[in-house]
Amino acid sequence: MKNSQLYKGSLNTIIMKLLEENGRMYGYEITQKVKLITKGELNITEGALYPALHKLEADGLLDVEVEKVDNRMRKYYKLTESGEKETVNRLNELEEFIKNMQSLVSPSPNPDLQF
Amino acid sequence: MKNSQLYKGSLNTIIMKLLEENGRMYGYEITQKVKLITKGELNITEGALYPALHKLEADGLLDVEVEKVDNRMRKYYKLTESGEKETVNRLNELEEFIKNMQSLVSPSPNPDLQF
DNA sequence: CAAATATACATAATTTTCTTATGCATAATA
DNA sequence: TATTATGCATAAGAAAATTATGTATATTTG
Repeated sequence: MKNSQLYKGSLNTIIMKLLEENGRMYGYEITQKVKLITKGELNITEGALYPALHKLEADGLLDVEVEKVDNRMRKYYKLTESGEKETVNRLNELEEFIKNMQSLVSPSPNPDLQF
Repeated sequence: MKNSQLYKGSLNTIIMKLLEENGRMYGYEITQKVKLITKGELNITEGALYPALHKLEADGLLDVEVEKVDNRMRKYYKLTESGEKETVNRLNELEEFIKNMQSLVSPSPNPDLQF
C-alpha cells in the first residue's frame, strides 16, 4: 500500500481501528480517510483493501451491508462483536510493536560503552 | 519473525539500525540483541534473517567479513557507505511510519461526535 | 460535448517477505 | 550422553502486498 514496506502487515489493524471509531465505513471511504489522516503519505490500494475486507468478513470480524447511494453501490462494513474484541487485541499489539521499534531505534545508552 | 504480522517489512530497518549503532555484528548476535532489547518479544528467525542479510549484501548496503572464533564460523556484517546513507532514509521512513500509525490509532477527537 | 477525473467495487498474476522445516557443524551444559 | 546453545544455510509454502486490469456511474474540465 506504500513504497515503504513498513506498512506491510498493518492494514487489518488500520481497518479495524477506523471501523471501531466510525461505526461503519465503505471501502473507498476508508482509503480516503487514511489518505487524509496521513496527509497523503499512506495510500491504500484497492488490490490490498478489498481482499483484506473480504477476509476480515470471512473470518467473522466484519459484517457487511450493501446500499445504493446516488445510483452507485456501496458496501458498508462494521465490526462484529467478535471483531470488536479482536480490535482491542490488535491495538494492544500495535502499541507493543511501536514501543519495541522505538526501543530498537532510540536505544538507551549502551552500558558496554561506559568505561 | 513474530506472531504479530506488524513486524513484516521492518526487519531490514532493524538490521541496518543495529549495524549503524554497533559497527559490525554477526547474524546470531543480531537475533540475540533484538531479543534482549525487546525483552523477548521479537524473535528473529534464521529463515528470515539470513536471506535478508544476503539480500542487503547483494544490494551493496552491507559488507561481510568471515572470521573463525572458538573454532566456529562467524560472518560479520557492516554497513557500506551506501548502506549508511540508506540507513538514514530508512530511519526517517520509520519515524514517519510510527507517526502515521499513531495518528491513525490515537486520532484527535472526532468533531462529528460533538453535539 | 467529449474527455478526464472521481467514485465504487472486484480479481488475477506476480512479487516480497516471512514461517516452518530441515540440514550441517562445534561447544557447553545437564 | 543427550540436550541446549552457538552459528550458518536453504527450500517449500503461506501471507500480504503490488501491479495491472476490468466494470460501471457521476462529475468536472477543456
